[in-house]
Order: sequence, then structure tokens, then C-alpha cells
Amino acid sequence: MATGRTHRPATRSRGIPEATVARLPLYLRALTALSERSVPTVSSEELAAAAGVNSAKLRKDFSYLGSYGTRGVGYDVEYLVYQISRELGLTQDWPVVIVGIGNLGAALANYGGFASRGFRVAALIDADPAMAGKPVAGLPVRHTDELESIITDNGVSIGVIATPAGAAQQVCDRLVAAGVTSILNFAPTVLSVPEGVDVRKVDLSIELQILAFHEQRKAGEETTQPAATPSRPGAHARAAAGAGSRKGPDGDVPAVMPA
Amino acid sequence: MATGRTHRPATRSRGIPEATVARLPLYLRALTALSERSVPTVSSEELAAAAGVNSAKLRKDFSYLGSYGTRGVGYDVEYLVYQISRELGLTQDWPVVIVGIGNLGAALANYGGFASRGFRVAALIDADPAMAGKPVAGLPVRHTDELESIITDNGVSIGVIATPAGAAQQVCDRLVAAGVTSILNFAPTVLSVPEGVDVRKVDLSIELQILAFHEQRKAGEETTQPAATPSRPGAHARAAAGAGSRKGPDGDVPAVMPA
DNA sequence: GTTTGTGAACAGTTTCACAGCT
DNA sequence: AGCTGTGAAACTGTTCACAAAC
Repeated sequence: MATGRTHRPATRSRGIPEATVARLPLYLRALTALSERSVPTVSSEELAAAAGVNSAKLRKDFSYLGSYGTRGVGYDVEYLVYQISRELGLTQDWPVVIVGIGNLGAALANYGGFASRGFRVAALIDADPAMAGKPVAGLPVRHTDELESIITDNGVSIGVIATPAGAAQQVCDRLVAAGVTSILNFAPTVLSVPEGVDVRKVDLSIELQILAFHEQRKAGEETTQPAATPSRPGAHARAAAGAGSRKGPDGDVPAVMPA
Repeated sequence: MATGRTHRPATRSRGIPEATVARLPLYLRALTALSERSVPTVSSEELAAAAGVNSAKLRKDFSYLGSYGTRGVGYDVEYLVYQISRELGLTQDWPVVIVGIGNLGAALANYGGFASRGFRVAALIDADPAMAGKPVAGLPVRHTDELESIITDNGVSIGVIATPAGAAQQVCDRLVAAGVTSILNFAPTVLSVPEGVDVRKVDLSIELQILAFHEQRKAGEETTQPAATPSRPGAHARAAAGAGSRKGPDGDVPAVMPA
């Protein structure tokens, strides 16, 4: 998923489709790996396989960037790496702050892929005074009091929130007030931000729940639904309904997963 | 987002749209909060605001589950909590293993929201023998050798991979061979899995790159942007020449392949 | 009067299949 | 021959707007 509220009204007459943007990093990673193995060119078929998509989609995606391939040959790896990097804005350096240096914040700070491409951890910030000064991933943790000055002094426009849910909105507000316009939120909360600020969220429990949904489908084709449905407070059981009303709490029994 | 799911022709004639499934956990979280405040009913408008979506979408989403609201009134909170939980498969318990107990794995193990709803950490697994037996989040870390027996003994069908990228595919293969059919992958790699296995991935650096894309765009379109554009690493000389050969945003220049 | 549930219109995304370049 | 680039078709997802239910 993506941006919280406040997304441009898809006024994308001149832009790249959002779905394509979301795949460019994937292509870039695959291309970087090829580049490191000194592979000079790659076909849409090969690159698509490496990125885990199909080749028609990949070609369509690239067509939004320009005609960067050569018919009968494929794509030049180095050239594509550069073009995609530029398109994603990775030819410049993005200072990032991480707020909330608990288990997760520390993990993020230590994450190598962070610095590797365009991003630089400008500061680690935590509300706990006991954390202040302690080094994490080679950086001293700074106290929340310094948040605003850190942001302005470093020209930070991207913030990562790894605090408990209860603190997230407040931290978000302060980040935004200080000038941050893109936020990556790991806290399990819906953040509200003013127009013009992008929010992306990463949420473990949502991902697990989506997996559970599909898992249940796989298992439950014949194994029934457990338990009974508690009666509905305001309404009557509509379970009867021979026609029309296609829904109902009972099994949906779709023909899914053909072996 | 981003199921790396194996290509299924979406045989879902009678199922719930994927986009809807992905939002159900969001609704559930908002409803749970209302439930804890003993709010008895909620309108689509209110609930939508709490979940960060618009009300038409929410009503459409719920319509796939059934007619669970009351016109003129709204939705009964407790009843909806139950229905969504059941739909997501959270009325049963899902044992989960986490493989790779580094910074991130430990963070995940400690994540409270894990156990809170339907999920239970059955085991923490790491390849480092020095880790074996050490308690993390109250559980002793087990060695990778035990992976298969842990999976089968506990009937684990959901696995979380938090290993380095290099180990992820191998771990994935072992998980799948042992019976896991849903995987949440935190390693920055494309996993390949057999038909019938679901993969979802969470990738920090992809999220950041997407943010950078939009951030760059903000800086470009309107005026402003307080400098904050440090050095450029190894930008190619052609940078000034415009985007590419096609009808890009600006000048059209014949394709230039780098030597 | 209020609010749901939903067909219909619209928008975005993926896939197909092939023309056109190398 | 091989492979890209892209219109058109097919599909999925979102928004609109209003009749039906309370």
C-alpha cells in the first residue's frame, strides 16, 4: 500500500504510473546484481525473471521511462542502472532520520541497504534520556528535544518512525512541522498529515493477517468453518434467502486454488 | 503490498478482492480501538476516517463480506470485529516461526502486536550456534538444524524470514519443504516458491526509494526546496542532455548507449 | 432524516500480440 | 532471426450517486 491521505489526484498526464514506480527499485536491485557480475546487456525476459515479474510488464514499465533498449539485443545494464537511479532520485543523497531506537529502530539503523544507495542516516533520535549518547550502528543516539534542529541543520526531508504506536502521531507532527515531507511509518497507526506530505507504512501485523487470510482459504476448502456465529445485535438473521442475497456469514465456498 | 505470489490466474470468481483483503486488517484495528472504548456502533464515515480511507470504499469493501450494517444507524462494532476476524482467519491460532534472529528478527520477536491477534511465535531459529539456547523475547533460540522438526511438530504454516539476503532462498526452500505455505520475507531478495505458496515481502529500501521518487518530484515541480541538494556522486556526463530518446518530459535526443 | 448497499461510470493496471527495428 | 515498444483488450480497483431500509 502506500500513501496515507493526501495523494495527488492522479494527475499523471506526464508522470510514471504508481505501480511502475513501485517496481523500479526491484529492477534496480536486479540490475545492480548484474552490473556487479559485469554482465553488459540483458533481455527483458532475463531481467524480468530476476526481478520476479513478467517480461511484458517490465517492457511496459520501461517504456514510461523512455526507449532505453535495443531491439534484437536487450538493455544495456549500466545505462539502465543510471536511468532508473536518476528517475528515482537516487543520484542525490537523501539524509534520513530514524525516530524511536528500540529493537526495530536499531535494526533499521544497522540495515546495510540503507546507506548503500542514496540514503544516509543523518541521526537516530529517541525519547528516552537514558539512550542519549549511546552509540547505535556507530551513531550516537540523540534526544527528541533536538529533533527540530537536527532536521533543519541537515536538510532532512525523509523521516522514519519506529516508535510505539502511541507516540507516532506526535512524532509525525513534529517531523512535518520541522520540514519533513516524506515519512516511512513502522508504527501500527494511521498517521494524518497535511497535504503534500507522503506517508508509506510498513506493518508486520497487517502482512501476517493477509497471509492468514490466504492460508485459511488453502486449508478450509472442505474443513468447514469453526464455531458458531454470534447473533447480530441490531438485525435478524437473514440466513434464509434463497435468491439474490449472495452474501452471508456462512462459507463462501469459492472454487479457489485449483490444486 | 506485493505478494510475490506465484502466478495464479486469479481464479477468484466468488472471493474477496485482494485490495479489500489488504484493508480488512486496517478496519479491524480501528474497530478494536472502538471496542475498547465501548463504542457500540459506528457509521461508515466515522470508521473510514479512523482507518484512513474514504467511506465509499469502506462500504464497498464490507459489501463483499455481507450485509452487516443497519441503514440509518451504522455498523455494530462487536459484530463487525467478529466477522472480520473470522474472514481473516484470526479466530484460530497461527503458529509462526521466525528465522534469522539478528537485529530485525529480535525486533520482530519482541513485537507485541504479534501475539495479540491470532499469531503465536512457535520458535525463533538462527544459524549461528552461538545463539542457540539464548533467550530472546522469552524464547530460547533454536538452531537451524531443528527447523524441519519444529515446523512439523508445531504444525507451522507461516514462516517469517529475517535472515541476510544470501541465506533467504535456502531458508525459504527448507521452510517450504517442511510444510510452510505462507512466507513473510524481510530479506531484500526475490524468493521463488512453488505454486500454492504465498510470499509477501517487506522491504525497507524499496519503500525509501519510492519516497525518494516522490520527494524528488516535489522539489522539481514548484519553486522552493531549500537547497539541500548535496553532491552528486558519479553522475554521467549526459545528465544535462535530457531524459532520453522518447517523448520524455522534455527534449528528445537520440538514444545514447554508453560505451 | 440518516446511512447502508450497490449498479454504473470511471480510472488504473496487466496482459496480449504484433509491428517495427536491429 | 531476435527482441523491444506499444496500441488495444481484458481485468482490477475506485468513486459516484441514489434507491432502499431504518
